[in-house]
Amino acid sequence: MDGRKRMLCDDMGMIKKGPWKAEEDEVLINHVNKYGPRDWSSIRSKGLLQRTGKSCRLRWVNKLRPNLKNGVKFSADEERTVIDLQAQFGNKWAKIATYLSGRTDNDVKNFWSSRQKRLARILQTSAPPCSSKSRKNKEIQVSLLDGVPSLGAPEFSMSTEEESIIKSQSCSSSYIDDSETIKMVPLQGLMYPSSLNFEQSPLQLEFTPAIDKKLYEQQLQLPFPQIPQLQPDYSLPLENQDFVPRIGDPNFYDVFGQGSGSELGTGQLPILPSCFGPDGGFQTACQGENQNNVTPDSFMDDFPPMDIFDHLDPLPSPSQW
DNA sequence: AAATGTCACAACCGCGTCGGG
DNA sequence: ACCCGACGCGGTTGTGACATT
Repeated sequence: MDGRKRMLCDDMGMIKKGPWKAEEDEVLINHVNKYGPRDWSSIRSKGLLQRTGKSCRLRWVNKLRPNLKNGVKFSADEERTVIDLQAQFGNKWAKIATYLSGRTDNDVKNFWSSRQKRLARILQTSAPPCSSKSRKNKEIQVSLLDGVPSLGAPEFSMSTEEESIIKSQSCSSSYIDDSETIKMVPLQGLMYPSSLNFEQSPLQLEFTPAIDKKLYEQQLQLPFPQIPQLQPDYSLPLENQDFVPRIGDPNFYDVFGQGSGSELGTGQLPILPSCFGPDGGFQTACQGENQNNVTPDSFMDDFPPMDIFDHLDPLPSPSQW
């Protein structure tokens, strides 16, 4: 459907839809100035606007309300907050928005969905065509991963058929074909860049704030099994912990190339590094069980439950601002 | 320069909740 | 207790701008 056609009035009901004009905004603002942000329906009943109360409310909340950060991109702090809170509350955008001054639920929602799409695309383009069912598999893999960062987000569900497809696939997360070298990102490495155990890595990778492209590609070539073997122990040798981007560090996302336009840029770390403590250090609670034989399946099984976020510092409530 | 892809944003829709009559 | 309108929320879609090929 052409959205722009919706801007025409609903002929019979004379309900106007579509983009707002400056005059309409003005009328709405005047109304709010007089009566406050309520009685949205009366705007139409009084004949002030041919918009539904719902539409008026939305316009006010999302665009006209004072102190909105319209047209301002999410800062790294805001991104981090959204990611933290999304993990905590799930898709409670209105709730999350209350923690971000000047942001609306719509803003947060849009930010998150863009981010999800971006991640999905990254993972999709890097997924291997393991079989003739590759397309379907890609979708499964993407949705599987989509479920990971969200945690509280829509539950991941898979048909038994899809499940069996995944299980029957013995694809490693990395493979090489004739034309392109890199096909799939080691999932742990992408989601938990810090979980790469550099000490044991055959490549002796250095983790530098601006990931060298070549180096990054080398990381991608690590066959999947290598990563799980290394990652269950989230602790790093002390000397390597310095490489760990800290969740509280303003440059946390910069580590992955924020602003560089790289695929791992702004806020694209797909998941809150759940083993970071409030101070950015690792939580030993994440260690222990399931240290062996991590497969893509068991990875999902092993994925920390929601309550792992309990250790997060309580964020200031809006009333504290 | 044109075609295509991606992103951010605005707006609508459907559904659930709440409160007043 | 029930109905109904108002409101709030989350999901979805469409569009324009910009980037890339």
